[in-house]
Amino acid sequence: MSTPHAILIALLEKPSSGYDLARRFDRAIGYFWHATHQQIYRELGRMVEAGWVSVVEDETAAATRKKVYCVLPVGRNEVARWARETAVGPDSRNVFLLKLRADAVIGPLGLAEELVKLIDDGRARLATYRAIEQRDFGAASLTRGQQLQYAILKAGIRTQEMWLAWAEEVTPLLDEAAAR
Amino acid sequence: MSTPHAILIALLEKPSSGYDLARRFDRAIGYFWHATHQQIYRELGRMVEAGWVSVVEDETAAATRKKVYCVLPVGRNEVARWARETAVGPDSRNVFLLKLRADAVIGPLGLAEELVKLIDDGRARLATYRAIEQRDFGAASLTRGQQLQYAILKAGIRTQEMWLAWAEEVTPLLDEAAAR
DNA sequence: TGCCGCATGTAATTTGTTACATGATTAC
DNA sequence: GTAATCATGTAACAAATTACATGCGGCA
Repeated sequence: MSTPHAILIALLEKPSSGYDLARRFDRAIGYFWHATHQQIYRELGRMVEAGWVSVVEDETAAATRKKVYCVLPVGRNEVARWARETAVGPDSRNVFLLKLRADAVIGPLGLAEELVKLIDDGRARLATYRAIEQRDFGAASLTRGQQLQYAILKAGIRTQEMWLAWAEEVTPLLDEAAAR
Repeated sequence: MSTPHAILIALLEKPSSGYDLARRFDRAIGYFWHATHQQIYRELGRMVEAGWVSVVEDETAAATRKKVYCVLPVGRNEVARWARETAVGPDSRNVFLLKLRADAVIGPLGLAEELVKLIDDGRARLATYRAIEQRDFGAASLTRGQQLQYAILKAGIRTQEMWLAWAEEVTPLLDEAAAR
């Protein structure tokens, strides 16, 4: 659902061709957001249609068919609008990291509120996990199956703890007052 | 791509109706694997067709239309086969957690090798992140944008560190010798 | 000249999502 | 009786994945 915005943000960071975008999504960007070249070309077409980005056929390298895409003000506003709407769903954290990138290029976008919400959700989930831990895995000896189930739960607990610590560290960066 | 297997595993843990599965995926399971009731009913239909699961129309509660699904040996073998094939892609870790659940119900499935591979990948990625950290964020003072980009990188670093520590802790549980 | 990397796309299939639809039982 | 929950599905649409397809330029 956020793929077009991921592309817009990548273009804001650096205007590129579809091919270059695909490579960037294969490298650094791909570590936390994924997009194939087919998705990229499709979305670029749509976004040109929608007037979010402009195309410039590159002539410098003569006779190459290279097209460089650049975000127009309308697209930029769309990114800002999207960043302000609160994400829900399983990968809302990855979406939030994407928004942070947008904030880094065209910020500040007022993401503090969403982060607070994510922190609250994370705390609640951690509490749930801890309750399950006490209820199901308090016994002295566990079977192999139980140990594995406990390991899965621990992955969840550690993820929450790590993420909460990170989020609390990031909070001051997004504070309205500090963002001046 | 792993949704049908996620459903199979949930059914191995406890035979259920489509409705019950949907609820389980909304609760505990949903914390790390997501599926809607439409997906569930679609996949259940396909898996009955494929002979992976059987349906029993529940008669106890008389005149309810409740159908209880149960994994057949063929489906069980399919889970084992799938668990042994190595996952690639962005959410291969969530897939691995899913496989751990399978191992907990019908194990041991020999997942040690895949975990080793995931650990190697994780270490390599962490090294990449650390290199970027040194190259781009070593400076004494960073702009707001740079601080945000650094925060994104840190989220990646912490995730890898947390996950590697967890994975090394889980390794002995999957060790072939210990799995007897 | 034959292969690799650049650069762009289309087509077919499979998944996932959203909306719609129905009927039975239970609790108030 | 009426609202909520149980229980099942279908239909339409959007998105992602996989495979196919083309053509240029450089270099060995």
